[in-house]
Amino acid sequence: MTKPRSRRGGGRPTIADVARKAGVGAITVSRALREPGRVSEDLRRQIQAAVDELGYVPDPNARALASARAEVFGVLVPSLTNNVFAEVVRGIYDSLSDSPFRIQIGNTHYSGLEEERLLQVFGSQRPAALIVAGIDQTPSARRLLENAGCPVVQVMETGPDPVDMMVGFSHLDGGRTAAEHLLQAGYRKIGFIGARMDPRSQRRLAGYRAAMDAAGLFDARLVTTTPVPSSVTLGRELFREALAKMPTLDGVFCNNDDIALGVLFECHRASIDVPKQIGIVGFNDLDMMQVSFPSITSVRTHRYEIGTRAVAMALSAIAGNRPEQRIVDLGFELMRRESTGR
Amino acid sequence: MTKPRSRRGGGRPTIADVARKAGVGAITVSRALREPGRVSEDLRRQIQAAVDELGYVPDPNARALASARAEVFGVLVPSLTNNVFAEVVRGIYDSLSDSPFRIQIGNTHYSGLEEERLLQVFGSQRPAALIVAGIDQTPSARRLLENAGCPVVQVMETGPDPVDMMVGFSHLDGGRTAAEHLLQAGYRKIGFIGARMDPRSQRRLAGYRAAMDAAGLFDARLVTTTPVPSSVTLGRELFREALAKMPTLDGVFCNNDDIALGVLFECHRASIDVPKQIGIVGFNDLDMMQVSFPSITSVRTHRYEIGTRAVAMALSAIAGNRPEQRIVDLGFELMRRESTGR
DNA sequence: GCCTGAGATGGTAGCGCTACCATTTGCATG
DNA sequence: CATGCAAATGGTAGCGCTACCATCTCAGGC
Repeated sequence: MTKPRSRRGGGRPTIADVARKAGVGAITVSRALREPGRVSEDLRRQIQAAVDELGYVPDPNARALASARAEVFGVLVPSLTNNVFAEVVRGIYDSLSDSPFRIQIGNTHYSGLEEERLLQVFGSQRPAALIVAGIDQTPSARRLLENAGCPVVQVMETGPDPVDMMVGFSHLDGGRTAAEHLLQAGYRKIGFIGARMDPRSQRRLAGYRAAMDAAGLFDARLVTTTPVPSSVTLGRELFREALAKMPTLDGVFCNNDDIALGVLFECHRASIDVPKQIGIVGFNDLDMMQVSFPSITSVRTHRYEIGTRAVAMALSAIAGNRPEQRIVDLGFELMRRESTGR
Repeated sequence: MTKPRSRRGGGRPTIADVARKAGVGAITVSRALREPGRVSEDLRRQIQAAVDELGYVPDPNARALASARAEVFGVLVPSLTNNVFAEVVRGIYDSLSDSPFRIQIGNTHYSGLEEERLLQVFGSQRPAALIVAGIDQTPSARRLLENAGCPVVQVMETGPDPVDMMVGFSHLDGGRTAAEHLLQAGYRKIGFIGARMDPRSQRRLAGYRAAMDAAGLFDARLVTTTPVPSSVTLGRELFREALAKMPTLDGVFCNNDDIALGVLFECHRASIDVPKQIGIVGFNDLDMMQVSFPSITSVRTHRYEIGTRAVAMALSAIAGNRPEQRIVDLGFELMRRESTGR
């Protein structure tokens, strides 16, 4: 009566059950599972047999409580449906699928406040690592990251002042490269069309502007943006708006590929010849860019690799290795296609 | 010396610190946080003040261990990048953002084995609820779901035999509706083009076949499928393959919208008139379908609502209410557009 | 004034695991 | 042959929280 056998636990086998069955101490079971090298092969086999027979699965909550460290990667992204972040997340998942680490994703909805709240929630679990999109955290979010007590990787962008580590590329350079390409292809009245306009889009715009300024061709009326979330439909609308403002437009650099596709469709509909009358450049290089008719020039970004690389860096830091590079620039690649082949 | 103050904890305030500061028992703090109604307003205020001052955040791991229940929703989807599942997941996130529940997503990669493994991992945490995509679990996965000891919602599809609850629609009816629409529009040599061909795609194919059989127009050479993951590029390739097999093809029902878009692009490229020479129907009705030129007829599915509804049902079950309906069919809607307007 | 019961609060005893510190053993060293 | 040391194993004491079961207070009924 003194031992009301598993009062709350629901009857699942515990480490003590395994230990009893294997005839060893509970600690040894724990060790056999976590650091097999430190347990003799004999016992290891015995313990494995007991684990298999009982169907024992360690309780991650108890483990986290006892070791003051959860085997969880916290991942913060601004959107779940944006293909760009989905690819990063996929890279993270694939890199972690054989590890004991679980993943917890937070959706910040592009909001600094929401990011702070999620960081608070994530932090309370003492995660093994944090991966966050972007480099423009609020001061308070930044403090939370600094005090998280675990490796932190900022992804998607590079910048001068990492919290801990960074993997990404320069959106400013990407934007400039896109605009310079249009310039070189002979376009002159080159517009910028952008939706959502998060900090990364802002920097692409800045890159576009730098190229246009250098060519002495910048005009504020060339820029058409909106904070509204991006979509193909919106691309079409923004393009019509841009054309209305500036009918002599002969090229557009789009914030992203959805917008670019919307522009292309509107050109079809309005019988505007691409690339003769209008040149189009997208950003990210989604699969469809190479198949569309005409195919669309785009700045290819390495989203999946950003995810895998971020995990590799975090894992290495968890293992106690200081990274050779704290800032990893994965770059981008301009994919020249029919849409700018004047 | 007997009490080495927070040896492992990392110095974060605990419930005991809050209790001390507020001059109450630890239990009362716990209650004030979880069931405010059961604590007098006076104490509640005092406790809140102590919580704020100390910056106390409850440890979810300790909570889960003590209560044998983690405030976690486990979500299992076959793909993270497929927009369809991303939308479902977004619905889940949005519905849960103001709740104490965290979300843990597992990516099964369309693999039953992987699904079993993840169910094992998720189950070990004693989640508050499980949401899984599809109804074709392996027997072993099904057993894990039945013994999970929490509400389970199968999403995306409806079927006769839920583990617990279901939210979705009939893919068979969706496929049949699409094919019947093409038939009614006057197309005769209607092909089916499908990538990935997961169980849901199989059922759409079955629906297509039922309609074609009923019209006496089915021919095995009309069907072109591949297990390869879907993409716009692949849509183009499969369409060329289909045309090569059956040059007199005058319509296609595509497995999904990416494939449909690939078909459309190839038609542009090969100067095949849509809808005159070829009618196209997609599935899911992504945003771009209504903007493309010509716009593409598609079967609209309510993905976001599937997510929100699944959460609502799970939450209600957690609260102890038996659901009125265990199986919720959210249906679909055929969006007639230019691509079938012969 | 006593009893009853509901509401508010607290103490104790774990939840299942691991950090920390023994203890034991075997074997090379002097 | 004592000594030292590493490798293997185990015991104890929590980790921070909540379930369970008191205890206490106070209103209302007799």
